Amino acid sequence: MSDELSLRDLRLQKLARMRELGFDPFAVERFESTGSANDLLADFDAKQGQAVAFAGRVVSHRLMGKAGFAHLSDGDGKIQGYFKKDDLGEAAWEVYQLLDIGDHVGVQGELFRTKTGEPSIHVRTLVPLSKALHTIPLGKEKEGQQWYGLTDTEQRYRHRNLDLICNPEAREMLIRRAQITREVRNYLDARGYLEVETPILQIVAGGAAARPFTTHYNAYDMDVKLRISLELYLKRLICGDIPKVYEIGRVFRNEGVSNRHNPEFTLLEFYEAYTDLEGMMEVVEGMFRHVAQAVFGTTQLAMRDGFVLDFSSPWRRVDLLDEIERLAGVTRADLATLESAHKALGDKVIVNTATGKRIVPEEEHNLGGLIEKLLEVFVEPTLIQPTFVVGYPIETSPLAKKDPNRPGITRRFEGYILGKEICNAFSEINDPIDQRERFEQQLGARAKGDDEAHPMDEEFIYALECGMPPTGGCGIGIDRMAMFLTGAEVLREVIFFPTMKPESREDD
RNA sequence: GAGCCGGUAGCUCAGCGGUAGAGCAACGCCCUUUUAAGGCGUGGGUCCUGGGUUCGAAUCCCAGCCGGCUCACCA
Repeated sequence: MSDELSLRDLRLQKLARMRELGFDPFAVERFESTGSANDLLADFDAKQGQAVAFAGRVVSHRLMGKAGFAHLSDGDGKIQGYFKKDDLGEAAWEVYQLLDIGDHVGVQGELFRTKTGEPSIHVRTLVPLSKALHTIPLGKEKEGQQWYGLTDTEQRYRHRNLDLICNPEAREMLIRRAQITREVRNYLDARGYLEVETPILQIVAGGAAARPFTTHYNAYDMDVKLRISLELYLKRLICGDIPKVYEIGRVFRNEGVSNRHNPEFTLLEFYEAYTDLEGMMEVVEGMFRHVAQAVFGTTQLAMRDGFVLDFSSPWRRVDLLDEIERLAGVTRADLATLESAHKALGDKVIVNTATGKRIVPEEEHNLGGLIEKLLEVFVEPTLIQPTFVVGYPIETSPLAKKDPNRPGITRRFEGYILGKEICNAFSEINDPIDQRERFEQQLGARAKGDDEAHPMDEEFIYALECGMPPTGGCGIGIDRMAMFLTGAEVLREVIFFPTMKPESREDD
């Protein structure tokens, strides 16, 4: 028998004793507080003597003979209760003694200050509202400094409820993320975009270069895929003359996890008819400015080490091939064809000495991929303040309009913050003939073994053939957006339940 | 997928060849305004799993599982 089991048994015994005393925590359905802990504490001296009710979780418990204290937390704030045997009566006093850190209770009493001046509730009535059967690893704290607590990253992610109870930063992150998505919606709604929902189960999972998850639909006895993007269905709505649409939804990519990747993540995509990639840039700039201002009260966000992430002005705009020439020394002429590029780069591994990132030119078998690799290794690390990189190669952009003035280049940009991609946008292809050719090129790549190449989607082509206006579209990873704006170091801090392998449990 | 680091009490950690420790939490007693409450006492561990080396393994070796970091791939 493990120790945890005996601690749990002990708490079950306390629960049973509470029930014997006529206080069944789990029988209570409702308890109304006069206000939040912070409400009660505000302008406290004016309210001394006032009768109040308050419910919260027990986060400290100090028994001293025939009286005692406990701090009750509502998550946002906490207030101390003073419990005295004479005031509570025998049964409720025993209930107080049976309380553990982690239990929920409701109290009624008057506001007063203790001898040491702490605003407290002089409790007359105690109502247990839940019993915690496990130890809550809440550290003790003094003057804002915390001792112990839950710090093991694995446990924090596996038991996020404990993380939220024990670590105020985790709670802060959750709230900030919610505020960020709310303000994204507010911004787009105010601009006349319609929020929609499109299928997650799809026959053809397209709109991005990624491997999908596959599952089985019993009723039709067919395999279906989980979506990897929102793009194609949203554009079918544009084809239905819904001129401004967006969706914030979960997409799934069958790939590894890292500091900046999770196999399921939240994607925002928005599409607007009769505009182009420049129009999308303005929307993106405005969105970040609005969200930063609304959530953080400033468009100049202080990051660690005194760095300020600045959304107050238009984002820097650079051309992809210009930047590669400037930072990697590879010219546009070099990048005219795959052969000329290989000739220019040679067969040696090229290392960016500043970052340690490297390219193996001979491993890149198409020009677009090679160009994007050069971007990643030499350009990305320089894109710290918000920057739009314009002009992506056609091979890796099967849904973006061709640039009429630049063969091989599309009307596409990506936005970067802190050296990482944050959005991807373009003037959408609305020529069904062009779109079919692009898909066919992708099928060619797929035949050569590229299992992330885009599949053919006849339904989508059919919608284009019925007519789609010129359209600008953009995708933004909401998790990354939350990460950048909050200054979180890893994506899993803003994904509350990151994908993890199961932990084998012996006590099942 | 590769490399490096880690997994010891409920939590945070120490121990790194001689048979398991601390603080907090827990349990008992004392204490009717404390606040990292205090005092006295007590219990609690397949040292991630499975092999191996050794008289002896938490400790050394091998394999595996889970996690973290870096890299690869992608948003």
